[in-house]
Amino acid sequence: MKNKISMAVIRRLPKYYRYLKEMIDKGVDRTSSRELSEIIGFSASQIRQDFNNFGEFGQQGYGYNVKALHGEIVKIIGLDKEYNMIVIGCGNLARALINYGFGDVGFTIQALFDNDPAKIGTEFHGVEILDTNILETYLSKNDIDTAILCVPGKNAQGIADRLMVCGLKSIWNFSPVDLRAPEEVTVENVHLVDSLMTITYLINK
Amino acid sequence: MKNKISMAVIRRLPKYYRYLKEMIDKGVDRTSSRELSEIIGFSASQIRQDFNNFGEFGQQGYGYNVKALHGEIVKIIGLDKEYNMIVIGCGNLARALINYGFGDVGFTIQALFDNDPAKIGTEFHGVEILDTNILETYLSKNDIDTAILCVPGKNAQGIADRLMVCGLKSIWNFSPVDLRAPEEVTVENVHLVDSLMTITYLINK
DNA sequence: TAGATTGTTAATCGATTAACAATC
DNA sequence: TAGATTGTTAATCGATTAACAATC
Repeated sequence: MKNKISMAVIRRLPKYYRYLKEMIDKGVDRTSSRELSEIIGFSASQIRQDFNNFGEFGQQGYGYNVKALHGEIVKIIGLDKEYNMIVIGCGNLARALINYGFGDVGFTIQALFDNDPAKIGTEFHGVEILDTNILETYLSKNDIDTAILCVPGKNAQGIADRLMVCGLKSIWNFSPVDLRAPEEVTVENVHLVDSLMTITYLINK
Repeated sequence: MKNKISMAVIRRLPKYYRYLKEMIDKGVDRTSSRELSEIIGFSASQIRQDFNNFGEFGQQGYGYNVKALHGEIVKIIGLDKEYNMIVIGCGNLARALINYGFGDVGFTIQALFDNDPAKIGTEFHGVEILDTNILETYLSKNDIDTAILCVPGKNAQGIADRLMVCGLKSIWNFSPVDLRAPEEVTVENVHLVDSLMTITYLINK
């Protein structure tokens, strides 16, 4: 893998994965940057540039083997590995995410955390709900890759800080705030309200 | 409003809104691009460029009046208006969104649609669940701004096509597919699986 | 007025597109 | 081989940053 890959490229990887999977399911075993361009909507030039960030996956005059290319994308994204998650804040969104399944990404939700005594000790879809107080103890005993943050905005930074002190390296943030985190911690925001505001802006055009 | 505003600018608007609201709540009534830069994390130069896409909201030598600037952002985003939504596909995600509240955006969910006979005719949080079959009839009688699409990927394009035939101009898409839509239809995607794949990629760095 | 900060133009940077030699 | 398509370099485009005159 060469140098630094830009976020613009990284955010296109899931689309390559998705469309290549679709092609495999349809029994297509050969393609080209021109054909992919027509299907995905990126320019053929951009597609070749993107792939060449990671290696040489094609063959001049032939194009790409769909299965092989798909396999490379799987490895690049890291879909050949399993990951452990915890969810903090057991509201509606958390419940929806637990039922969501996460497509082909091998994530398992190991535990749920909440500070509501009525919830603590119960289970949701087979996942136990623990007291947020014991977060540090839990993290010291379990190997967790990512925390899904579904707490109110005012609590989000405090919880994030505690997670990072425990050495957690990635946070999937559904709280409506921007988290302060050092460079080496991955914070992926899903700002639903921001997304909705983009719609209202565009409606009024 | 000058010419064409880039999506990069549009996606920063909710952040301006959010931080300015916070400043109002704290009683701050004057600010500058330099101060906003420190709080939000965009460069002062970028902040001035962004605002000047929409007008002149500041005063040389003084800076910006927080309340006035906030009011301008409200108008630019369109938060001074009310919007009507419907939700199609009444699964966990739909239920989570109905309970979500949408912050300060004045959206009301008017109806839910599903094709499960067990759900049709019931209510969820005071919103009636209608048969997806009557979508066209419903849309002809009600003034709906946005449809929230929470159906399985394989059904998404079909439903989207029906919505667009009825003249719907914006779709908030939670289905894991890219919708084909003409230029004038706003499609805002929340691709949770893509977002999660971004995390797996970054974890493996 | 003097100091401060905007609005705006110019320079830079990075990402996308075009072109084409390499080569299957 | 001839045709096709990659990998990669060069050109273009757009967005961000720097600079500064205008002006409060």
